[in-house]
Amino acid sequence: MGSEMLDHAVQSLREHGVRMTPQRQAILEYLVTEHSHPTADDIYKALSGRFPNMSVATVYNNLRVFKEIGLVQEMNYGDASSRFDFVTSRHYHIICDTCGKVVDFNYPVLDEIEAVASQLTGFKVDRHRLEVYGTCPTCQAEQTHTH
Amino acid sequence: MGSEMLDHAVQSLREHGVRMTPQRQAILEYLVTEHSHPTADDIYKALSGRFPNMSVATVYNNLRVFKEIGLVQEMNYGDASSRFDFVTSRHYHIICDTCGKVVDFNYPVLDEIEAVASQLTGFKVDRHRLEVYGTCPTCQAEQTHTH
DNA sequence: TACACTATTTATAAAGATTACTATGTAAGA
DNA sequence: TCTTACATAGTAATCTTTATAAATAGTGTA
Repeated sequence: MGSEMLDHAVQSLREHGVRMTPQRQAILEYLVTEHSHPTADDIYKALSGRFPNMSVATVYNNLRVFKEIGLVQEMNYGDASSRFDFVTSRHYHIICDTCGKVVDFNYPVLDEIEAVASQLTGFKVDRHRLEVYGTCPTCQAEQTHTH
Repeated sequence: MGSEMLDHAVQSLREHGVRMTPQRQAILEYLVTEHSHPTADDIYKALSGRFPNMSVATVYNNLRVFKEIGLVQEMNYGDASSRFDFVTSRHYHIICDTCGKVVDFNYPVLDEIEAVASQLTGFKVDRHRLEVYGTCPTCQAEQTHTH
């Protein structure tokens, strides 16, 4: 369940000498609980009820810390602001061009392309990133209605 | 050669009712000629000699037009500003985490993953985007020297 | 528990990229 | 040439993200 991932994340943070604060805990919880690939502003707004005085900078600071430890992945889908995703298992994303919805889908990791890229370019490969773009079922339906 | 691609691009623009202006032509030429994945500012600076009065907005406007027609692809590699790539053949990019260099490499198009993603999510798939990250040969050498 | 040290938060300013807006200019067809 | 709609220049505004400094609060230790 979610709290297990959360505990593991907190432990990972402690091992890196990162202090636990209520704000940090809340941001982490939000990322683990929500699977909505939120922007920094999404998180800020979602937690502003519990932390009325929280600064946007705190959200960014923590997201950076999480990223450095590898708990969180930053993504940029061409729209203005970055989106952040709690790293669980290996999955890829498919993004709706019309409404911007992001959906996970599982697919065997593309190890081969990393090997090929390394051979062709001489790079030492660390990771890759793959995103698929299209139209989600909801937007397809709407486009059909209004033909 | 390059002028062939350029002609084709110009024709494609005309078919879409887009007028050819000297600035537009120059931006297009720059994108076709340079294979450096420039930012909007790169283009602006490169052309400021020929067009001392050109506005940054003109660069952005044209890049948007080119994108809408499908001549150009916008990419965001996590750093501040977007990079723009003239669409030629199917290739992918490998990016150096250390110096930010972008290198093309060819690889068979990943059609299968689009099909799988479509099946699993119900999306109508349009395209995908894949990037590999690592360390380029130059930066590897430097890291070895300073060990 | 109290203390000390330092990371963290807050608040705000600043930077940087991109977009919006309006008057002026210009491409392209009649 | 004339006309019209589109494009450009110039600038302001917006938006995201980072930097800064003072206040606050975790965490280990006595």
